[in-house]
Amino acid sequence: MPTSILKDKSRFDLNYYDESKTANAFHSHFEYEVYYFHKGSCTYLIGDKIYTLSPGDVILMNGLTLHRPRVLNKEEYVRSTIHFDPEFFKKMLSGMSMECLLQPFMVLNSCRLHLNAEQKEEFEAALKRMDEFNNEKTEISTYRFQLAFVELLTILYAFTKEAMENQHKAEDTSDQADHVQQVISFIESHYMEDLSLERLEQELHFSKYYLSKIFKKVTGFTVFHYVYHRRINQAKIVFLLGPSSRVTDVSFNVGFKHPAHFSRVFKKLTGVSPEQYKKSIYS
DNA sequence: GCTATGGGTCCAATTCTTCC
DNA sequence: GGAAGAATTGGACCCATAGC
Repeated sequence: MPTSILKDKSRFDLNYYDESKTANAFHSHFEYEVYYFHKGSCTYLIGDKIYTLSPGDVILMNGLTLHRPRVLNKEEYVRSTIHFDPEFFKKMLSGMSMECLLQPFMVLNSCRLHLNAEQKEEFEAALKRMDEFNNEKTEISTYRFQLAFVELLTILYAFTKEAMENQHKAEDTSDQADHVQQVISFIESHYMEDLSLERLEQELHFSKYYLSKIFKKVTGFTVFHYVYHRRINQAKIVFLLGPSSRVTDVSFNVGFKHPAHFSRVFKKLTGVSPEQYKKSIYS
């Protein structure tokens, strides 16, 4: 039974042992995220990385990086997620001289950790303890919930030192995933330019038919759906950081040739027009 | 690798917003 | 209220995708 109780929406959110099927949507947010994969079958895309998850995998994310799980409907999918405001915890941890606990999120940005049996047991116990405090609705339990999270960050800090040394062992090595990885890396560097399947074919030396098919197979997205999500996500970041940014300028800067097309895609993916989105941020 | 087709591209028209 | 510029929508054509 999943629980999702916010102690303070702007600071902290635990969603423990969630078995519900996800919408598989690409998204980003200002919070940092800890994602723990309990069981099932899932491929996770973060920025230009693709991870085929195994039970006991942890993903640490700077939420601004575009990310999404890819889950097949018939497959089991159980995970726990924690979203937290980095600024709030930076202040809190600096008071205890423990700011370094946020380093894995800043240094590694977005990464996957394979936990061994012992680490898995320790991590799951810490998660469970957080959930127990989360379910008690008292003032004291709120404090213990936050302290349990600090303990979890401490465990992750210890795990990531080893993970950084062994990072190269954790990469997905199947041929198709590797080829899609190359496509995504290329898109990450060139999404603001004029892209076509033919250009990808020339740059990466794969048939456009092959690229189109394996991309859909591995990511669940067509190549251009991915490009649009990447561009719109970038546009949202630009709007958030620059209140005076003009829709037309942003549309050209993120790679759209026509503001009209940008406007249409933006509305399709976010539900509101770029102008409405800007207003919603600063109203 | 080919091909039918649905969706993307892009120009033109319309609507909205801001400034005077 | 009118003008100018920005944003959005309409629609024809073209290309990327998915099925073979």
